[in-house]
Amino acid sequence: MKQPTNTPNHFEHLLDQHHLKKTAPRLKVLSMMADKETATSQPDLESLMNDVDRVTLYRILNVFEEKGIIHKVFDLNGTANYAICTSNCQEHRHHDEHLHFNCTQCNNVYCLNDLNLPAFDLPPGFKVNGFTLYATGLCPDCSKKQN
Amino acid sequence: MKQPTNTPNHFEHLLDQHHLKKTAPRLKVLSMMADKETATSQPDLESLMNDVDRVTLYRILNVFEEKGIIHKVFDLNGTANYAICTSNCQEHRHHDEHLHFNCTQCNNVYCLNDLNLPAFDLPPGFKVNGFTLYATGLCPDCSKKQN
DNA sequence: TTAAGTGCAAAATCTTTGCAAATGT
DNA sequence: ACATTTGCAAAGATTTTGCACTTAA
Repeated sequence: MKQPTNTPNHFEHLLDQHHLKKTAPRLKVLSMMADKETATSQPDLESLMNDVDRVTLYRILNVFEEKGIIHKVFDLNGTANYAICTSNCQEHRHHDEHLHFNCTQCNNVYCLNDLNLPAFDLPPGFKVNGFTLYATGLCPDCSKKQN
Repeated sequence: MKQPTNTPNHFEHLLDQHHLKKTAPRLKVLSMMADKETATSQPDLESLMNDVDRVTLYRILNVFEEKGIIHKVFDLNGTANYAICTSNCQEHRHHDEHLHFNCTQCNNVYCLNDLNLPAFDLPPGFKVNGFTLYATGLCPDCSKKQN
């Protein structure tokens, strides 16, 4: 039943849906972020797309984020990392409840959706809209290498 | 039993403990951040301390963070916000487990320590070192103003 | 007295803006 | 053909670096 979410075809649909033109730079951004378990940092995207103007990349990332195609998460160094939103993410657009795991070794940011987070209490008066649990430590890969 | 943690006296002790000279700019940074429920953004600190050189502020915030006197948290816009670490925070330096609440209205970042967060599960292989629950929504003040 | 810290000038980065040329529909 | 999007140039903002002067211990 599930539609593939990482094919070139799907990317074109995505752009269509959001009334964005299917240009080479945009499709390239999407393909760079596809099939990755981790979010991609803006500097990484820049070097991966060295044929695309830096300014263009800024603008693409901005529209994509506004439209809810990708989401942004800041790693431990305050650098923006981007990942394609899952369908789950899009449905509950403003109620993202997922876990961002930032490895202190490789600095990768893993977006772990589909995780059921337990309820928690806030001091009275705070109206929660959305939350993400932000964890640091070693990712599976780096954890292995340590042994 | 508890020592005051927000007096000028305490600040001098803090600097002593970390072998830092008690200079006017440093004490001022600490006093600006004291007695606040919320973390202070770097831009705010800059305007609050307009008599101190911008570069000096950068350097002070960096040493303070290295020494574990303050901690840094990025708000929704990726701007660094700083708050004095609580005693709790210092003891468990690398195991901060607190909640950062970023109000979408006033943009304040509340550091809610002393919150017991429930356990949660991670996919196998991830070695968690520390985590913070990062929530967005309306803080008590803005929540009131909405009614 | 002297090592540490500050302030200023200047470099290096990062991000935004304006506009002409190119591109998708 | 026309509105969008891109690339380039340039402005603006942020962050870092180097070095002489000042200050706390």
